Amino acid sequence: MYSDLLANLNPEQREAVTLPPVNENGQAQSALILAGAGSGKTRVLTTRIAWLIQTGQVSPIGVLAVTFTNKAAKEMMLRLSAMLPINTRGMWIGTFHGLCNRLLRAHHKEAGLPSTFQILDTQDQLSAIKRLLKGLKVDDEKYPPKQLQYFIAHAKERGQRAKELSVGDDFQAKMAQLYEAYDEQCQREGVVDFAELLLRSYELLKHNEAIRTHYQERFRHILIDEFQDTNALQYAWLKLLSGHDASRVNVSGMGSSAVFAVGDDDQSIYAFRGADVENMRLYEKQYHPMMVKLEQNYRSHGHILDTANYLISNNTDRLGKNLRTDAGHGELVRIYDAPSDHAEAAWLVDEIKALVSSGIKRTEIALLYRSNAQSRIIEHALFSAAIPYRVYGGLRFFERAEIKHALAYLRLLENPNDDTSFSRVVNFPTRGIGARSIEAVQDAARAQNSSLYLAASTLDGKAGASLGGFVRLVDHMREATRYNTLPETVEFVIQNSGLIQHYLSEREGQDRVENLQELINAATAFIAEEGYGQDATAATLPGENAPGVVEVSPLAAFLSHASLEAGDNQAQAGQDAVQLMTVHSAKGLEFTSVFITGLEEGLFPHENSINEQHGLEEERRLMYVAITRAKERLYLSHTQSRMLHGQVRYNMPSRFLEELPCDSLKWLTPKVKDARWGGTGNGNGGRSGSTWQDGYTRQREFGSNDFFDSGNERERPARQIGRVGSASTAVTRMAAPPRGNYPFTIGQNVFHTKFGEGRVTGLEGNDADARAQVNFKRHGVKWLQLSIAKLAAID
DNA sequence: GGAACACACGTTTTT
DNA sequence: CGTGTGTTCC
Repeated sequence: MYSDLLANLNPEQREAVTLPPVNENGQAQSALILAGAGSGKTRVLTTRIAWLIQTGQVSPIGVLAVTFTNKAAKEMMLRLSAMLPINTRGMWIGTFHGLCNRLLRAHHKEAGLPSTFQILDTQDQLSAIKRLLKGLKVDDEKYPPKQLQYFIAHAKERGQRAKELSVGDDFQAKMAQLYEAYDEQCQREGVVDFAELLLRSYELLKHNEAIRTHYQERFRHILIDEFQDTNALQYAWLKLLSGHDASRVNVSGMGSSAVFAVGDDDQSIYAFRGADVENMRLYEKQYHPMMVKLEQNYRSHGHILDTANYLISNNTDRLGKNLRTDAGHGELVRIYDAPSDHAEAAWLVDEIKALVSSGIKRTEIALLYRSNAQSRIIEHALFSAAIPYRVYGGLRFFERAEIKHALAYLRLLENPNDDTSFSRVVNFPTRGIGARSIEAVQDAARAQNSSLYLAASTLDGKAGASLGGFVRLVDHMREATRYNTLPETVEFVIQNSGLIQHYLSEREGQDRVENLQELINAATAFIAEEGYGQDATAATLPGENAPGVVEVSPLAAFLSHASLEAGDNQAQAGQDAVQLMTVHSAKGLEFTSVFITGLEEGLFPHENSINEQHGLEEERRLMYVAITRAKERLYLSHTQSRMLHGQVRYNMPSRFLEELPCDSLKWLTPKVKDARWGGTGNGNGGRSGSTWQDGYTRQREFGSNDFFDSGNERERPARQIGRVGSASTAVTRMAAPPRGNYPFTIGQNVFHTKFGEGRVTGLEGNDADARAQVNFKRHGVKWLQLSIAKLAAID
């Protein structure tokens, strides 16, 4: 019986899993599960599928489950096959892009694509755009490729083709025109970008009734993870497929499908890439789902959870949810105030050493930051202290240049019209095909409206000879590998293209050679995992039983795989290393100990988000995500000065620190140094001090150094004050009381070129480290390094 | 064809 | 300040 499936669920999880998918009128009943951080969301989603299948309400082929990452999809399949004796490989569980790819492969003709269509990743798309602009002789200063890329992606994510755009001005009109030209170029070359995968399959379903009806009637249950991260196109896609769209023709009278959406509006942190939380409200309105809230948290101890709840309650416009735990209060959340970014890093090192010697595994320690630029200084400190660390978010395996080169050759075997791939490797390794030849072939291709590959064989003269050689090389490789297995093909291509040889002769090429060899292994692993037989000539997409048999060669499948799943984005897995990552990439992860660093105004919340409500609330959700990563111990740190863009900046502590419950906090340093609370109260936007309720002195007596002997529980470490403007010459010294040798006095009115008028409220340090605290009329309280700041006395 | 130089740019990221 | 990209020069 299925009861054992439900045995380990709490009541709210069980309720969610067993929500009736059909209402009293026999119609499909959708559901919305508001799943807080660490509430067992994946478990509920997976168990729901298992429950539906085990109770005979649907067969595995009638389920469609959508996730945002391959990792989540794999996890789901893994757990599902542990619950039920079924082959999950055949099920439609995957990412939006993966599933759309599957759909388009199965119906490429109806979708207007060649069977060999290739997928452009972000890099490929950008180079395709650059090539387009060059071909059209468009000024890329006026129409920056990056901006056009963004323009196209966002239009597609809203479901709009170039022709449907309403253009306000000449610039937009030109952008729309370039968008159209880009789509034509892609069509000619037989390539699709990421957004195109979705838009094209949406249009396929919308315009092809037979296919639409087939899938609508097949997928009686549609489950979606991370619903708060869906964009407009994904929502429309879902609506169409679930039959909640006006275009549905209800042939068999089955009605619409039951949608089971799981999400957390408080963890919506991807608005910048088109995600729209409004979809949750829209869904509520249009699907009338039954709602279940998962508020029992299994991850964090009480103080950490209280901190998260308290913070997020500052957001307006939430669907409303409060996490609770049975784990007890646990430890207080620690806050550290560092004088500089160097000092912050030094403190991190000390604290990590202490944690490790207390028995915590390094992999259980996460160092989070708002932006990648912050990692360097931390890395430097960790490196110097010989603490192993791992940074998330670098180049992934399939994104490496040498791998992209090898894949470009492989793609040309499949689809010679792929001009992006052609351009990438036509002269790599160099084979004497210079700019002149490339221009000639581009002109010829334009004249004939053909691909570069086809145009190359029509050229004569010097360009014709060299390009002909390249075409023959590719043709030869295609011919020679016709009956090879995929790994054999990969090996043949990296050898015969000259890639291996090229990198072998390069001084720094050894890693690249190893990566190329790893690509052979990846191909071998792919064949094994995807269940292809030894016959490499053709294979059926596993589990496919859509109308028409899908024949996809292992090579084509491998190339799709390489585009859709760029590989691990974490280096050297397995080693016991401290984990460094942005808050964004920490989403979905958990650690025993978490450090959230750089909690300063302008950094976190980021200055670009500070001025509008939406931006600020998203930053707050980001902070919420960061806090809820911690299981047992959470540290929050901020610094008074930080090197950013080659300039030292003095930021106020993050406003988020003020939005935390004091009863759950513990300061490792006295807060009197905090400019935010040290000021006279104006310039703080009325946010000063009032929320604190603990025993610490909030108001600082300016100019005094009472904090050096105040009763903090931990000895203040030697302060490391980076000499402004040259981080490498940072000197460590004990902070000394001011000697009184300052160009300004407390109470004096001063003028700063950037911050305007203000009054000196504090002075400290000596000589090069002399600093003044100034309360600016318009910018609040700041500490300024006197050797740097352009500060003038006004009388 | 590759190194040296100049210059621009600087939130977050998955597919 | 540091990186990545594009250009120029040998």
